[in-house]
Amino acid sequence: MTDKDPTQAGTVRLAIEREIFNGLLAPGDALEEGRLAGRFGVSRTPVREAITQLAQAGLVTKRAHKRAVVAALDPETLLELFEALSELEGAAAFLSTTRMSEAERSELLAIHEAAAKNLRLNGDPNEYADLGFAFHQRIVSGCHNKVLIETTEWLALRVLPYRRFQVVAPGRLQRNQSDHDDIISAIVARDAAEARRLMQRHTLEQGDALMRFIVLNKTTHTDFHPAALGKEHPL
Amino acid sequence: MTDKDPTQAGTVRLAIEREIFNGLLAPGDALEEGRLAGRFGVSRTPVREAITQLAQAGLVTKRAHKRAVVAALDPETLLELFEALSELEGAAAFLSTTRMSEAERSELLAIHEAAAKNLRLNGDPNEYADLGFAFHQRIVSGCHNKVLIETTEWLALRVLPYRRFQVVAPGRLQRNQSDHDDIISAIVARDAAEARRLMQRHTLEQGDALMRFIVLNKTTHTDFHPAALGKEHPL
DNA sequence: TCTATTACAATTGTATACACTTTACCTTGA
DNA sequence: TCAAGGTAAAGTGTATACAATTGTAATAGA
Repeated sequence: MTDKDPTQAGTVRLAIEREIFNGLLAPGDALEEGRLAGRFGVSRTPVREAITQLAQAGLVTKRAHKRAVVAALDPETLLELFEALSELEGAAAFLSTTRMSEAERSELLAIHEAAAKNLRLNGDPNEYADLGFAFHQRIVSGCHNKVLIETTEWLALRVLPYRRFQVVAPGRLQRNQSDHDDIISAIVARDAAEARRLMQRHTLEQGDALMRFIVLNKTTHTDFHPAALGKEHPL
Repeated sequence: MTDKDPTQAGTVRLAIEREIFNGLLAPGDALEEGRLAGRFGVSRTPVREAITQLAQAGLVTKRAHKRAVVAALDPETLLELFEALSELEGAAAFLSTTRMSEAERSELLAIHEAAAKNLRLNGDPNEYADLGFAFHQRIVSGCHNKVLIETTEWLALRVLPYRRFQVVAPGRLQRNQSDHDDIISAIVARDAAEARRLMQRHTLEQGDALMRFIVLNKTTHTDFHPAALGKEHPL
């Protein structure tokens, strides 16, 4: 999470992480220590440590004496991820409704307004996706519970490569924005229970929409590759 | 989590984990790679890998070029942990109410009955603590969402060394059991929303009770040591 | 032709050596 | 006596060498 890690292992870890998000490393791809060491110009030791960290974070899977591979999210796991995430984000929304400072609340509103404007003027969909991501993030961080924030971001990290592609589904943007509208209303009205309900349902629906999109664009394989779901997506 | 790791790094990791739970390694204690390597009869490499994993799991903290130390839970973090945990366990209870198989439900009831019997007959408090832990665990696993289960257990792991000591607080056992009674009732009645509410409140109260107990038995230091909170507690 | 066995290649797991950073102590000066 | 600086000791980060395990392919037998 924190990028303040001057050690090579940390650098390599971020690099691999980015390649996973870029699609350069696709789910199912093998992470061979020696080759990565050569590519990054370091020895196997920091690469190995980076892989260990990524494995612990759930982004890659690793068994003894087997090559580490980028974690392939089968549809079932993806659904489970969104279900768990919806609970955590709902809880965060509940707490944030009463705990956010005025500054945090107005920043959240500003982000929401910017997203609305982007949508009205048919702006860059990538920018809208970023704003949507910021929207979720502010609600999560507003709960002022570091453990809850960390845990939520930890799960969000795993669906991140997939989550962005919901925007391509037809009609999703409008629905997404109207969901955000309702959530904002509940927060402004200080209705914490309603904010939780709406936020949870919203995240769950995001997952469902993504699942539908994936099933429609399914290839022969049950697993899928985020880069195949859309075009470029800079981290 | 899984103990199927024949590699030395995995073995060392479990060993360190156990020493943390035993109190042999107290929060704040330094984990010096060389010394641990000597103690376990291996080289620094697997020890280092084990520490990396533990750091990623949150049980130890580690900064570049600084010695890794056993994570010391200050009261604030402990409260945050219980707050997050209460949300996750509440969510699990909600889902488990409708998703548990008949076998799972009857096993949960059996555990609950055993705990009631233990309490009626003034049985071993340690056994009661184990049954209470099993109670929570069955409710969590009953939700049939591997991601949610993993995440919940991940947080529960961090409070485990502290959680057991609630039983020593006066009157806690009866209150605990009555909470469990209510939760069971809601589950049997298939009232998922109520099960969630009760489970969440129950876990939150566990945290509060533990906090009160800690504050009463506080030493000069703000941080505290689980082994100092009670007598023996075999893993 | 197919299957099983065996040898070999490729890759991971571990040990050791070394470089760099941090910490602690000791010396020196006021 | 105390503060500041420097120097040595301790410990982490990384590279490299080697051992152990796994994947693969080739060969022998049916």
